[in-house]
Amino acid sequence: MGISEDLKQSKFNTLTGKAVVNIIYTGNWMMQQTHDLLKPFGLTPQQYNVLRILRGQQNNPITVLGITERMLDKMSNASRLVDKLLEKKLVLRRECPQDRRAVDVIILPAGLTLLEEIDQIQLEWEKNFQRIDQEKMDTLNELLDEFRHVFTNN
Amino acid sequence: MGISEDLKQSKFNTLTGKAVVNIIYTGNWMMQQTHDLLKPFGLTPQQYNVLRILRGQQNNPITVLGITERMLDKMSNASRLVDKLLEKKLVLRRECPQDRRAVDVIILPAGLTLLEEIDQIQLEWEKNFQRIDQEKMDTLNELLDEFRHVFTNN
DNA sequence: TTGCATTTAATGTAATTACATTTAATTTTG
DNA sequence: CAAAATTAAATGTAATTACATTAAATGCAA
Repeated sequence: MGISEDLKQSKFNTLTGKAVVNIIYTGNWMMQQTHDLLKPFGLTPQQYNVLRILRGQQNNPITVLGITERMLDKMSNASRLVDKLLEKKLVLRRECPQDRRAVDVIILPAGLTLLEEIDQIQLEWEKNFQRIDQEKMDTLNELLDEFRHVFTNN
Repeated sequence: MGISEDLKQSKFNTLTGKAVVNIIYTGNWMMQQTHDLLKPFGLTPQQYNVLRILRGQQNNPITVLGITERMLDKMSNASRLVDKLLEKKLVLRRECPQDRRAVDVIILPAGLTLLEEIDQIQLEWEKNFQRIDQEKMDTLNELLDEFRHVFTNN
């Protein structure tokens, strides 16, 4: 019996306690799925996340701090993640003209191409979830948001 | 603008894609909350999780493999987590009589006492969520389960 | 019963993360 | 303006994780 069966059982004192564990467990599970999906492309989920943030900027440079603010996992070190992406020649790094402390990072065409490749696989994988109807999907998103918004600024 | 604002915006191609990111993000966020909560007690979330699994066994010993199966994060090394708990004298480790390959782990009274201390703080912290009504809590749990069950055995 | 495959836990190691510190640039303040 | 405080990024390091391998015990099949 694994955690999922544990989750089903009423060994939780409160529904909240169960939800807390369920959110962590499902988050880890999802991360693992993403990890497996990215493995053939030589990217970790954190590196992938940074690449997507850069793409989201639509050619506007973003600083390392900007990346940190948008990362799913604040604890990863954006500076070193960018190093890894540089090694792979997926991004460009240059001094920010407005503020010489800051460093602008821009995604390179090679990075965009790689993301497009991954998009294909990602969309294919997402089909696994198509039997969950859109209304439920929406509800889930709202509930997760509500959970975080219990504390300010999340 | 952080990820939460990003999540609110419609920069996602699909609701599913948004939900995937939301689940990972909220899972990380929740893990961070737990991390902060446990810090004063000198436990990592993974160590805490193992302790709770041991308590859940109600004095029946459980093997390292049994712990692994129940862990929220499969990637952590149960063997080394148990080492850490041993160092802190919160658990006992002994050869399993039925199978000499296996190692039984049992929580010590000191471990139970520590968990009880943490329970107090945990319950206090969970009050933050009390304004989310129980029905929503239930729905969230069901939706997360449904998400995972799209793949078998999760 | 011997040999082979499997299971269980531990361990070696490279990479990553957590956390503190450093360096350099900018902003604020007296 | 000069000094102090703050900010941005990089770096050092200890701990942890990821992944492969090892060692020992068990089960199974010939």
